[in-house]
Formats: sequence, C-alpha cells, structure tokens
Amino acid sequence: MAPTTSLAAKDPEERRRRILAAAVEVLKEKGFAGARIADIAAMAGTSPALVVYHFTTLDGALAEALGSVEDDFYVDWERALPPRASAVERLRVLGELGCDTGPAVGNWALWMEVWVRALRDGQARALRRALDARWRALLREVIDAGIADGTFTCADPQATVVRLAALMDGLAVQVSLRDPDVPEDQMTRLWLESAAVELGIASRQLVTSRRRTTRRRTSAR
Amino acid sequence: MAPTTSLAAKDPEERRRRILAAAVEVLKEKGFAGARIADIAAMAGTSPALVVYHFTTLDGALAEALGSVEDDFYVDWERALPPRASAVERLRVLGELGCDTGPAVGNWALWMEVWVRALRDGQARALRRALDARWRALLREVIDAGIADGTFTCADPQATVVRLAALMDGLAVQVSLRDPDVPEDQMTRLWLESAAVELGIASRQLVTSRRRTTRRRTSAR
DNA sequence: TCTTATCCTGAATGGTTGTTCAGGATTACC
DNA sequence: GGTAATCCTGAACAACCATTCAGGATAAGA
Repeated sequence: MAPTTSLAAKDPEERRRRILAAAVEVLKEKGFAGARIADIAAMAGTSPALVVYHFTTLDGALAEALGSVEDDFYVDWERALPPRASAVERLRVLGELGCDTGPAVGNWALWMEVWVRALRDGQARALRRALDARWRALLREVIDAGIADGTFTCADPQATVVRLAALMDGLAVQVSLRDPDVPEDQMTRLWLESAAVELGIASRQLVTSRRRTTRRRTSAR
Repeated sequence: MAPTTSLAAKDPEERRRRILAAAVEVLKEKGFAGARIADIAAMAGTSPALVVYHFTTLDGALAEALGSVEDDFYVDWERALPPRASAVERLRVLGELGCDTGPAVGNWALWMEVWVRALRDGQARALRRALDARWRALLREVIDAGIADGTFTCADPQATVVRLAALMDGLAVQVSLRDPDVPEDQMTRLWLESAAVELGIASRQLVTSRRRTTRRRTSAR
C-alpha cells in the first residue's frame, strides 16, 4: 500500500494555512459580522473545533487572517512597482494597482469592513493606519521623484498625497457598492485625471487606453 | 393634584419616537453589529419588549432608524443651502456642510456602517444610493450654475461631481478614524482646494479663514 | 513495539439575545 | 363607571454559536 497520505490531512502546518485562507475567504464573503467558526471550518473542510485548536478563538482567527491579507498587500506592491521606471509610469502603476478591478474589488470590500471595525477595535485601527501610511509613503515617494526631476509641479505635496489617497478610497466605495454613476471601468481614469491635475501634467500622459500593463493579481491596495 | 402626567410615559407616539431616537443613538455608538434590543430599550428608558412591540423586530427598528436619519439629512441640506447665493458661496456651503465636524463626525461613522451593510443588504444599498444621488445632484446643480454664469470652468462636470463626492467620502473616512495625517480641521480646506482646481477658480475664492458661516447642526451630509 | 506528544473530532455546555406570551395598566369612548 | 382597545411589561422560551472536553487517531522517537 502507499504511505496513506490521508485525503484531506497533509501535514498540520498545511492545514493551519488552509484554515487561515478559509478565514480570509469567509471574511470577504460575509464580513466581520457574519463570519462564523462553522463557516471557516466548512470552507477549510475541517471541524469547527480544529479552528479553535489552532487559533484559540474566532477573533484570533480573524485577526490573523487580516494580518495575512496585510502581508499580501505588501508583496503585491513590491512586485508591481518597477523601481527604475519614470515617475509618470510609476504613478500610472500605482493608480492601476489601487483601482485594480477583478478580485481586488473583493479586497476593497474587506478594506471597508476594516474601516468600520477600526471605529471600535484597536487592532483594526492599527492595521489600517499601517497600510494607509505605507500606501501614502509610496505615493509620496513617486511624487517627490517627479517633482525632483521636473516632471511634476505641485505646491503642497502633502495635501496632494492625502487627497489622492482619499479620492481612491472614496471611488473604491462607490465601485464596491456598484454605484451606477461610478462604473468600475472608469475608476482608474477618474483617479489618474485627478492625479494629472494635482501634479500639473497633461492627463493624456497618464490616461491611456492601453490595457493592463501588469499581470493578474490576487489582491490590491 | 395635577393631571398626573406620568414621569416617563407621555403618549404612545412620543414614546415610539423616543425609541426611534434611541435606536439612532445606539447605532452611532455601537454600529449595526453591536446594536442590541436591550441597548435601545435602556437608552429609551423602557423595556425591550416595547421595542419589539413598536417595531416588530430589531432589524425593523434599525431600518426605521436609518430612515429617520435620511430625513434629517434632507432637512439639513434644505436649511443650509441659501437658494439665491452665488455659485461660489453655495459651493463653499456644500463643502462645509459635508465636512461638518462636531456631531457630524458621528454621522460619518454611521454612514460608513451603511456602506458596509450595503455590501449585503438591499435596503441599506437603496438608502445609500438615494442619499448619494441626491448629494451629487446638489453638487451638480451648483456646478452647472457656476458654469452657466461663467464663474466656473469645467470640461467634464459629471466626472468632477463624481470625484468631488468620492473625495469627500474618502476624507471623511480618514477623519472619522482620526488619521493623524488628515486632521479634522483640515478636511474642509483640502476638499475646497480640490473643488477650486476642478472648477478652475483660485482657491483663495473658496478657502477663507472665516469660520462657520452656518449655525450648529445636528447632522450633516 | 511501546510510549508519548501532537493533532483532531463529535458531542456537550453555557452564555447571549431576539422573540413570544399571558396578563396587568392605561386610555378612549360610550 | 363600564368596556374594549391599546399600550406596556416581566418572565419564559428557543435559537444560535463560541468554546470546552474527553477521548480517539496519528506520527515520532526509543
């Protein structure tokens, strides 16, 4: 007989990872309010008790799930941003990354959940702050580079960064909620146009009809 | 003896209204996820059973609470917008109304709750859509008026409206979460500056150091 | 093969909370 | 002042779920 690698099991580490992935999935599907231990267990194909065995508590599992999403964000950013490209090109990539549609829409919904949770929960607040700070830092970096080499003109980079980041959040809300006035496929254009105005360049330079320059991604911003 | 107006009771209508107000309060304090019948009853000074008696169900009470908030918004808008003022002045009022701090911050938190709920709940989605559409219509009206009389210059009013509305949402998120990079007292300025750029006027015209031209309000946007 | 630590599970357990219910108080109307 | 409708309440009731627990399977090491 073969070494009986039981159908579901694999090794304990792998199972733990699966449960974590399931937790992320459930979080996206049902949100914090609707996430149940039983859902996670079902999604991972194990028993509810095992979820608790590995994560002690539902909140613990959800918290660690959020952490893993955070890691994914960082990885995505790092991969997507070409380090030696022009400021304009990097800005465009940032816009496309943040406005990424497809699977990313699910992530924006998750992001909104985090906002609401952050109203009352310290850990969620910290997570949001960290990710947002990082995102703004990226944006700031690109903008400063563009100003330095004379591509961009911007009187108040700090204000511009705050505005562009906030604009993206706001647009994402409309898109996630499928607002008919803000069609998903227009989000990138709307944001890039604002960026162009803020940075004193012709929007033609940023907004092209060229599609997707980066490969498919599993998460964004 | 006096006609014995019992301490708590008043008349049934009044009590119903109190419970509704309590529901709004609880919603702001604890959010959809944390709102309990017992909380509402306690806040209104009655028994949990009475809440159910009047609203049949917790969800029913929360739904009607949302409806009453919606009404408040409309009333506020109507009162705040001077109908015969210049486009610039009306735009400034819109900005201050939407960015209203103080009690309004609590309303933005409620608003965020509605967004998240709208991800899964039809009624919340409809409510959000209605309020947002109305808000954008107001903005559009003011912008069109400014364009018509030559005050504003705007290539794509529709896009501008969407962007300015989204920007306000995004800024509100940061302010509600007390992001140190987006201080509450800067929100109005940040938004008005964007509006100025979008509409081709000098931000000096919109952003003044002049404080609060409108009276205290209980809710905004 | 025996032992032990780890992994895993089904079946309780217990707490929280929405909702029901039977009846008491209050009011409106005659 | 009597009666019926409405209003209101405390005390169950029942559903839902996170968490515990006792013990079975599994793997590792000697």
